[in-house]
Amino acid sequence: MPVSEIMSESSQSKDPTSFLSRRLSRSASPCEQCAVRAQSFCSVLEGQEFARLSAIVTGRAFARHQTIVQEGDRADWLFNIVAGAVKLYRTMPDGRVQIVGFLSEGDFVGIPVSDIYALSAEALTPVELCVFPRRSFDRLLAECPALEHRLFDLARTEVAAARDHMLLLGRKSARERLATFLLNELRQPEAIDIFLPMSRIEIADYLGLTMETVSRTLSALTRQGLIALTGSDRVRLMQIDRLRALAAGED
Amino acid sequence: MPVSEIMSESSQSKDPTSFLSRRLSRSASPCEQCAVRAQSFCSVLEGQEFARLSAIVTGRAFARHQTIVQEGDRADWLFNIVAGAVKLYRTMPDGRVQIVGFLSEGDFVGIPVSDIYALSAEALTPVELCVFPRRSFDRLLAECPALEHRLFDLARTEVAAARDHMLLLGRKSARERLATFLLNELRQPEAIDIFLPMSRIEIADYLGLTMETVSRTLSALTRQGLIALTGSDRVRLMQIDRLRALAAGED
DNA sequence: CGATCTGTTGAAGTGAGTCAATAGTGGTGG
DNA sequence: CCACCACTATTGACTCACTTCAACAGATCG
Repeated sequence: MPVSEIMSESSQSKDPTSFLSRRLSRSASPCEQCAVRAQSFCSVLEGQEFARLSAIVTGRAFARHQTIVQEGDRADWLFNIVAGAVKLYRTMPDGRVQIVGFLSEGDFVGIPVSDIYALSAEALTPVELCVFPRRSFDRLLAECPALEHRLFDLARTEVAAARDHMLLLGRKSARERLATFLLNELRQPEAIDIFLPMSRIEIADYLGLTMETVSRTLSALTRQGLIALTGSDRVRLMQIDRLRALAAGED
Repeated sequence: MPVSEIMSESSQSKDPTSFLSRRLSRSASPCEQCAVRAQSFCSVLEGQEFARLSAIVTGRAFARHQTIVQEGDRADWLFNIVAGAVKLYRTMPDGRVQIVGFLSEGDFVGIPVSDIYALSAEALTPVELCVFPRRSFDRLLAECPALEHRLFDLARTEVAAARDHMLLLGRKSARERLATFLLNELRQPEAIDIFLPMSRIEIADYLGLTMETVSRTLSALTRQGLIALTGSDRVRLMQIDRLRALAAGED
């Protein structure tokens, strides 16, 4: 079954309970032994409020390339990523795509703006999600300042990240975009190895480039010894300082 | 006195009480008769809390081209725009600029992310601001869920706007960028006339283009009858539907 | 009424895009 | 286990939208 069919099927079903996503069996209090709780928004909740969140959550799994939500659909569900990686993107009628972010374990999808999703979300890898019904979540949010405080914090961080990305898209060269991207993908500050769960096209759609330019630029950076490609989805940063300078536009 | 000098002076003084900004004399309760209160975040406050906000606010005026805050400075002040227009921007070491937003009456500057401003702000026109000391404001915020709720709302709206702008910067042509920009500058949905308080360079720095491309593209849109330039800072949208199609990429 | 800034227009250059061929890569079934 | 297939990534040749460099025109203001 080609991906396009999966996607069109998914676009028809507005509900994440669709046959495409697998409901995960969980205990009555699934949140208590959650592996990503510590790094997720839900860690601000305790006691009663935590119990309320646990009560409305459902676990759900998506396969690689499955659409989780589609822009334009009714925003009835909110998500938290338990495992895997997700892309968030906007599309244009002629097929142009702008990916606005990649998310992974512990990230919250859908600080809601309106009743309609402004973005699509798709699984880059097999993904496990916590799903919250919008209504119940909003009710909890209204009664729980600590939760709102935490989401406000997340929203501010997202605004800052979005503005950094605007600078990248508006003013950086392809080399600078790739350097910035690779440095951002470093999770631990000490690491030098990166795993890229996304394809070249997805990197291109994130950086406002084409697949070919991404590939050529990575090859050039390799030739110049700044990085090493240790597999098509693995990169080692060989000269972090020069990459930092490049990313900042000092080169 | 050239602009560059004003800016470098301003960058030395981290405090908006600097000689460059004029302190506005105000009554003991300046907020009560505020013209922009209805459209500002402060409208959510009442009674006691409103009084507390009034107590910490100071009025301040900036001339055209004055720097209000500079990225990298300590984020000790928050602002609300009472009159005039402001640009928010990020810069690169070699002088490249990306404007991330234009703000006007009623807009709040500085949903704070860290202790350091991530952006610079400069007056496009003569500007009057409410200035709040960060500490006092944060204290009020911590004790007033309604305020936080409102700012959360603003932050969410900003995230959505930022993502729209990423699509523009990453994937739209110069024509599409200008069409999108002009439609966004329409304040009332029924209007067709736009006043642009910013220069061609500033439009370019917002849209990720050069001044020349902005000028040429506006000329082309005029030649094609989509807009009319009724002064270098005034535009009339002659064919809104075609502009909308263009902005959406359906053309 | 010149000086200065901002905006427009023209000509030439270029970084990234497009189109196309080739080379890896991973999954599947014989 | 390998051979094939389908897909993804790389590389090359060429094109083009936007930039750069430069001249000119209009506005604004002492």
